[in-house]
Amino acid sequence: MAIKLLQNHDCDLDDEDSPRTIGISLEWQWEMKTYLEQEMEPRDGEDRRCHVKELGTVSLFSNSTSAKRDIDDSGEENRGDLKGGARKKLKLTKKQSFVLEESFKQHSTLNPKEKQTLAKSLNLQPRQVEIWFQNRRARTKLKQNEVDCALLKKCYEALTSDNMRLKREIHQLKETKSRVLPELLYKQFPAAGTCPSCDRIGTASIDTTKTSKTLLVRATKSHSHFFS
DNA sequence: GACGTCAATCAGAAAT
DNA sequence: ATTTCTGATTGACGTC
Repeated sequence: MAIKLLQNHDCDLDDEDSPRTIGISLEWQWEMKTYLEQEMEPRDGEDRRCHVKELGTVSLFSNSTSAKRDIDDSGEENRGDLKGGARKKLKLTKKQSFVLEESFKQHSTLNPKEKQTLAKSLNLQPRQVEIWFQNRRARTKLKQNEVDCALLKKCYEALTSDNMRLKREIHQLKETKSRVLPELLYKQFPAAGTCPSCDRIGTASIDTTKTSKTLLVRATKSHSHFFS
């Protein structure tokens, strides 16, 4: 079956005249997909949406300027089926949706020729293909925004907790410093008495031994560090 | 000015 | 009955 499909559509895949070979090659992909699904999927438990009545092409109606563009595209005015004055909404077939999805994966926008080709291969109005792509782009963007928002929210939460942790750490360090530093200085200048810069500790006279001088120089040099 | 795209919105139909 | 999905409309804006 798969080989048969390939043989049937060989020429379509080589069709250079068709831009990006969207419509027809996707059509055979659809046939393959349908075939594989039939072979692989169990008969029961199908998605209920699959049983939607597939209306196929239901045309548009509108007085908008956009719709007038469509009239130009198709060469004729195409008004929707009316049911007691109510608009009958088009429901794309599974095949149409599949082909549109696949071509959207390739390119999220269509040039006029591609639009025409796709519309023709799907038996839709070019305007309907245009609208489908338009809506698809909008909804893709919306979903992407939701994903981005969720990601940003996670980043924000992580940064907030990090920030709190760092603040706690700073607070603890400050506490430790104010408690321990006087003791450290006193131990460094046991006989030096007063700290040369701030007069905080002791009152004893300076020891002139070499060791004490060295200590004093070292402490003085690093003093700004201690009290920064 | 024609045309294409987008954002906002409406509305029909299916799903829950 | 309400929610969700999705085709369709409208008006604004940018580009050529």
